[in-house]
Amino acid sequence: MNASRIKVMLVDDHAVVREGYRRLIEKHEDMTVVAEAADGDEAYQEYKQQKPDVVVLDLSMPGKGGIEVIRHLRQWHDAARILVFTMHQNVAYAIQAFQTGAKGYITKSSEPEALVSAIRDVFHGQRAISPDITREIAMTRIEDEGASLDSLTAREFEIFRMIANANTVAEIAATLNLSAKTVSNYHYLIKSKLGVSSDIELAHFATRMRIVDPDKLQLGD
Amino acid sequence: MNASRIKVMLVDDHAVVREGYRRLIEKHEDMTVVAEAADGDEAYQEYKQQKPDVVVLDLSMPGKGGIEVIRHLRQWHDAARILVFTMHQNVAYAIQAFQTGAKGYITKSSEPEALVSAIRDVFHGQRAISPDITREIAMTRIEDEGASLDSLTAREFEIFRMIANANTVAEIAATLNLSAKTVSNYHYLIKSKLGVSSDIELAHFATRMRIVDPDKLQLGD
DNA sequence: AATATCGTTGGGCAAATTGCCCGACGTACC
DNA sequence: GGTACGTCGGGCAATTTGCCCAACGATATT
Repeated sequence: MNASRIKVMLVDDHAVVREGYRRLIEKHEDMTVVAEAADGDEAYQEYKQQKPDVVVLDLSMPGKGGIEVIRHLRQWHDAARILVFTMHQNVAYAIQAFQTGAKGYITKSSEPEALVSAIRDVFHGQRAISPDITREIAMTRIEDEGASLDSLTAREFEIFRMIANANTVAEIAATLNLSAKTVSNYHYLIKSKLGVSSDIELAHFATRMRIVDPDKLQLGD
Repeated sequence: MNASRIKVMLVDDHAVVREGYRRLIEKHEDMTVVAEAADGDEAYQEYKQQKPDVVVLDLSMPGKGGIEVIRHLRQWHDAARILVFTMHQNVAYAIQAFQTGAKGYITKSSEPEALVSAIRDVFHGQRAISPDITREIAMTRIEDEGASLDSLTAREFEIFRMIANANTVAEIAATLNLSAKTVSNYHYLIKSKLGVSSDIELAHFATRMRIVDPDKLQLGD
């Protein structure tokens, strides 16, 4: 059964920390650490050589950095399974990470075993999210912005999605068998309901709500 | 050897920040700060008087953008060596900056010493680029969507950025002291140049190029 | 020095879209 | 049977868009 161990790569800028994770992971016989990297470039190199099954990545620097690593890795191999393991309990980071293509997001304040099972989950193609993050996401969704999204009816939402994906009024009218005027009226109605005053804002909102096709928002894939 | 110290001018709208850089720079005996400026006009005045060897310029400034400042300075003295030092880890800004005539582009997340050696590089006529964006530049360049971004002039880019961040035509006209009609014409021109036909597509494009303020795209804080 | 090119700025004007009003129809709920 | 709500679209003024042109200055070319 050693032949099918999950191959893990660790990316963290502190060698000591990596050593700790390595210990933890290697205590489990269904996984093994095949590579380590201290930064994005190194991670990239190692990834190409070792082709790990799961990448455990620290988002050490505030702002960008870790996110770029995700993008970079997935650019080279878009099926890369990346598990973010970070101290940031910030929803925004989590959302960013997922949007960029991470498959999991676990905070360092979780139990050590949470990392282990998240690695298994991600390896099996499932998403893994820390409970503290899911709760936050749900909260943010329910209050404020998500609420205005819920105020859209099905029809409105449908049209909203098409508009947000850059379909023209004529196209929408054609596919939905509606008059252009109706679509136009919906367009206006949707903007009012969502509290935006321009198409640009509409697009930003849709991006936040992840209603826009991912391929419209990413360079590679 | 003091006679041949590199004369540096700092342009940043935050006095505290300038003070920090000044300290850093003056710790090195081969360089000295001979002038400071808080905005474009001031920078222009000071430059004429002090003729610094290297201008360290922050891109994000109130009113006119840093790009305009680069253009303005180089218009007066085209050998001006300008080093952009900014928090934007953004390819588009970098490309624009270089196109407009900057000699270096360093992000603020770099090591402090990176600024110092970039100043030396630029002084010696070499280019200086933060490693965190060289990779992205190469990518976006080759991805050749960036190419259409290159086709925008400084002014166009500036207006593009404002439009993409949901500023209204009236707001833009006001901040840039232009007629609404001019901004409107730019809006149209930009869309043609970028090959998009609606504001929604424009917003998506801007999002891809990471020209949109991150806070417009994230849920949490 | 004369000339061509390019970027910036804006006017003009027809065509399209928006903002906001309204009415009609169907369904569902009470 | 009444009220509410979602769907569908007309009307119309006000605004914006699409695309044209013109002037001016700075750059590049010859």
